[in-house]
Amino acid sequence: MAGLCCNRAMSTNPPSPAKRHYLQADTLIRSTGARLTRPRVEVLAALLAAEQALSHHELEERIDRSVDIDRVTIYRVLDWLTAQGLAHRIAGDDRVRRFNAAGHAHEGAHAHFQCERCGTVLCLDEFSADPVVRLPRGFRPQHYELTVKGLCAGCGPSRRADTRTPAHRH
Amino acid sequence: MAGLCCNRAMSTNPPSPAKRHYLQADTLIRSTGARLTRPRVEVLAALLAAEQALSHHELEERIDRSVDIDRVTIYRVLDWLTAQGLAHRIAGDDRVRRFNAAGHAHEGAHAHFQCERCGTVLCLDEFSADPVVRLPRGFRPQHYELTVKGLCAGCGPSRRADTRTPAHRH
DNA sequence: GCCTAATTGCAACTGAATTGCATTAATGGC
DNA sequence: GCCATTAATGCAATTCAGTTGCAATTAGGC
Ligand SMILES: [Mn+2]
Ligand SMILES: [Mn+2]
Ligand SMILES: [Zn+2]
Ligand SMILES: [Zn+2]
Repeated sequence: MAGLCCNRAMSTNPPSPAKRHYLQADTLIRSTGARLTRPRVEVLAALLAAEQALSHHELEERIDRSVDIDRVTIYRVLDWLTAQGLAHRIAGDDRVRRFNAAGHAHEGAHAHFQCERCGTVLCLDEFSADPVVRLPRGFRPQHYELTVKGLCAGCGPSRRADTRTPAHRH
Repeated sequence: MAGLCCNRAMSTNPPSPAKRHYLQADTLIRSTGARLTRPRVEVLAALLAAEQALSHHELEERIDRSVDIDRVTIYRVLDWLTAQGLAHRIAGDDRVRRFNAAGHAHEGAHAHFQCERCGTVLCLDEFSADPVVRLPRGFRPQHYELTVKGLCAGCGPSRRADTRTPAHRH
């Protein structure tokens, strides 16, 4: 069977929406020159498909159970993707790291939303103006990150307070 | 002996620079209406005296060894100070939480510097303009935080790379 | 197909922070 | 000043995200 990649059959037909992110992941990983492996493809495809930043746990949930990738491998793949610039990492107030596929330019300045209730993180990308802040002598700024904190749609004040716990993840 | 407070003698003379933060801590803690305890005073005084945000470890180092406050108590005092609005918490990329005395107004917008090498966190406070970012429907912004990431004076490129490790703290 | 270095899996470990519960001590009333 | 009340602390055990060491596997070049 020709067109095999990481044990997944590659069709020459237009990719279904579900498969598009796998093809995109393949391409991005190949572009680094490093090895194309199943865990890398699965993790990156999951990030590409996600509409929000994903934690390690959320990735474990979303990756096809039939694949059964080790937790440590997921951590290592995430580190690798971040080092390659294919993903970026957001440190949450809950001490959990969440990851986004870095499809768009993230140099200089970048913005995220963080829900203070459930921890949801969204990439906003609508932030440009190099902010003017005065740093002490010898300090070198490299990137600027704007974090908007508040309540996400699922945690807003219109919802009954006790129907959602801080442990809730969307 | 009159004028005792938490086992520390209170002088009526102008306070020495070293004692000023203790007096200020006393006042701030009393203003909450809760109990004035030695751990609360020690932790808040250390935060008030610090020129940068302090981690739990850094607080343990700075608190008078003769006092010997339990680690858990420090964690609980920090939570309490934060809940009272007397301190605020910054989540670092290294998954360590650092704390600032919240002397100045922190409502709405706030800025920090984070050294990507050693983790040092500085409160900048020079950030006001409510930034314009578009949020998805139903998302409610509450605070804005600008994080400037880069290298601190101690970690700058002029320093030999191997003289400072990421574990180093200022 | 074979070789080899890169990658993965597994188990043990780390380090920050939290929890449960018994003990201590700050404060208000006497 | 003393006592009672109950908030706060101390201590041990635990949780939880993430890391490390090392042996086993495998992607990709030949
Ligand atoms: Mn982002
Ligand atoms: Mn601050
Ligand atoms: Zn939420
Ligand atoms: Zn530094």
